[in-house]
Amino acid sequence: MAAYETIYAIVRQIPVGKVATYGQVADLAHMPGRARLVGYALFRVAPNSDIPWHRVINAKGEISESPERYGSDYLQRSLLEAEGIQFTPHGKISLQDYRWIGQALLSQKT
DNA sequence: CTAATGACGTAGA
DNA sequence: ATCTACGCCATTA
Repeated sequence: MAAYETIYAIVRQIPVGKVATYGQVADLAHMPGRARLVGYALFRVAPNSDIPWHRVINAKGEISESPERYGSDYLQRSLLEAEGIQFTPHGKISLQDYRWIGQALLSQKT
């Protein structure tokens, strides 16, 4: 039980071929500014879960890396490419093209 | 109860 | 464009 459940719910709503930033998920999860909690939540969820954690990236449009992930960042990139997401030569993702627009944000969108 | 942790975000230089 | 520093606060031991 935890606010993390909300985060998981948001991540599960990310459609294939799209990506969301931690801040994006945090905002949709009613936790603006708690991007760290989102990232930490995904760390706990682990790739064994049915949650598309690989569709969540940082605000820079890149995949976060951490020595504790044992190279799971490589796996994440592989999964994203499998969904048709392109990576720039710099190893980044075109956020403005693949950024998932949450339904709550659709109303806010100009 | 306290202490430590953490896949981030933003601002300033 | 890159780098540093601080804040954010739920979860776990």
